[in-house]
Amino acid sequence: MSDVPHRSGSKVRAKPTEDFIYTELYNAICERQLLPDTKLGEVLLAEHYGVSRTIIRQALMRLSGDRLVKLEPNRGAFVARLTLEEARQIYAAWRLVEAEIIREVSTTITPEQVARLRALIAAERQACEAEDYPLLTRLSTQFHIQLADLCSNPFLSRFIKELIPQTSLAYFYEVRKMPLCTKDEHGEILDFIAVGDAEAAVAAAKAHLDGIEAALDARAALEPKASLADKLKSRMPSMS
Amino acid sequence: MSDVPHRSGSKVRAKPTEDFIYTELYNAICERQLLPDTKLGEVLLAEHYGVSRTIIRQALMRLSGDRLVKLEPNRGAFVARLTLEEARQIYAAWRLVEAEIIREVSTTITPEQVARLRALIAAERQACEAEDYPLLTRLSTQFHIQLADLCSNPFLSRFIKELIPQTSLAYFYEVRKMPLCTKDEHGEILDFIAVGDAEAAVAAAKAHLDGIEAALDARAALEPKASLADKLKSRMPSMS
DNA sequence: CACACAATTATTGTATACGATTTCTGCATG
DNA sequence: CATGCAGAAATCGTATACAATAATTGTGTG
Repeated sequence: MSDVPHRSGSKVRAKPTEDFIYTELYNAICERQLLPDTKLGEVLLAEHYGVSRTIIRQALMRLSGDRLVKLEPNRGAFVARLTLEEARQIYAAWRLVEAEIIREVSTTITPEQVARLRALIAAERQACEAEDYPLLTRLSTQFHIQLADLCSNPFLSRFIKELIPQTSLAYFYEVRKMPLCTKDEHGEILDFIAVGDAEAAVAAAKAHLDGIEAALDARAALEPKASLADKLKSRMPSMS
Repeated sequence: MSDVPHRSGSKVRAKPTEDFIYTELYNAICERQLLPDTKLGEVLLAEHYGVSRTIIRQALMRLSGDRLVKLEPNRGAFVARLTLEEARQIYAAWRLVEAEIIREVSTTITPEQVARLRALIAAERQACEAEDYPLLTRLSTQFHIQLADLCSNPFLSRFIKELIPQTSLAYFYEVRKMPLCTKDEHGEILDFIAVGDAEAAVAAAKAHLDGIEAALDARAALEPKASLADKLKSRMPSMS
C-alpha cells in the first residue's frame, strides 16, 4: 500500500497524475468492479487516461507491491486472485493485529474519535438501507481503517491497511452484507472500546471477523474468470 | 550451453537485471553500507550498472515500497531515515507477530527444521568469533526470517520480513553485537521451540527483542548524514 | 560584505521509439 | 476434422529524447 485511497471529485480535464490512476484502479479492485484475472493492458489504460504507458506502468507496479495485481513477465498485469486458504490466512493475521490495536485504542480513544466512528457507522446503516452495496463495502472497511489509524503504532495500522484490500480479492463476500446490516457489529465493538472494556471489544472484533470468514466458503469458486477491461472502464469512475 | 557469465577481465558482461540491482541496493542498505539520507542519483546508478535510468527507476520504486528509500518529488531518491520512536514501534510490532509465529511453529516444527536453524546459529557464532560484523548482522536477521518462513501463514511471515530490514535504518545497532555473541539468545529460543514449550520460547524471544531495543537509545543520533554514493559504490559488492 | 535575483546547470518526470517475446491467425498436412 | 507450424499482429521490456522542475552559480545592488 502506498497511501490512503480516497476518491476525489474529478472535474479537471488536466492530465491525470500517476497517483490518481493508481487510486482509481486501487478503488476499482477493492470495490470489485475489476475482478480477479482481469487483464490490465497497458496501452488500453494509457489511451483511456490519455497518458503514456510509462505512467500506467508505474501505477501497475505500485499495485503489484500492494499484491492487488500480479505482474507476469512478458505477459502483462492481471488483477490478483486469492485462494480460499490465502483468504483465511489474511483473516487470521487480521484478527491478531486488530486485537492489539483495539487493546491500545481502548485506553487512548477520545470522545471526538468515538463520535467520528459513530458517524461512520450511521453512514453504514444508511448505505445498507439504501442497498448501496459498493458504498457499504467501502464504509465497512473504512471503519477498520479509521480504527487502525487511532493506533499509535503506524506499522501495525499499515499492516491492517495493506491486508484489508486483499480480502476483496477473494471471490465471494456478497454473503456478508446482510449480517452486517442487521447486527451492527461495528457498533458493538465501538461501544466496548468507548467504555474502555478492551477485552470485550477484542472478543467482539474476533467474533466479527470470524463471522466474515465463516461466510467465505459458502459460495466460493463462484464468479467466472474475467470481463474485459473495456467494458469495465465504461463504468469506471473516471473522466470522459 | 553454458549460461554462466564468464568473469573474464574483458568488458563483455551480461547486463544486470532490475532484480539484481534491486537486491544489491537492498542488501547494501540492510548492511548499512548505504546510510540514511544518502542520495541515490539515477544517472549515477545507471552509468555504474550500465543500464538505462528506466531500470534504476524501477528498482528505486520497489525499494520505496519497502520503505527503505524515500522518493521526494522532483528531488530524487534517498535512503530512508528512521526516528528513534519509529524504531521502537517497529520492535513493538515485531514482538507481537514474532510471538504468534513462535506459538505456531512450536507445534509444527520438524527435527530437520531445527537442525537447519541450529546450523545457522553455529554460523552466527563463527562469524562473531571472526568479528565479521556485516556477516553476523546478516545471519542474525536470517534466523528470524527463516523462523518466520516456518509459519504456515505467509502474510504474517511477510510482515516480519518487511519489518526487519527497516530496523537497519535506525542509526545505531553496533551495540547489540556483543550481547548476541556471548548470550546466544537465538539458541535459547530455538531450544524452547524444539521441545514444544511455546510460551517459554515466546518469553525468550520477547526478552531478546527487548534487549535489542533497549540498546537503541544508547548511542542514538550518532552517525552523520551521508556519504557520497560514488565512494560507497567502490565498495559495493558489484561489478567494478 | 551580505543579500537578492537572474541565468545556467543538473536532475527528475514523461513521452516516444525500437527490440524482444508472446499470442493470434491461417494454411497446409495427416 | 484436428493438428502443427509458419508468419503476422499485438504486447511487454528497455533505451533514449525531450520537457519540467529544482539546485547552483554568477552578478549587481543596498
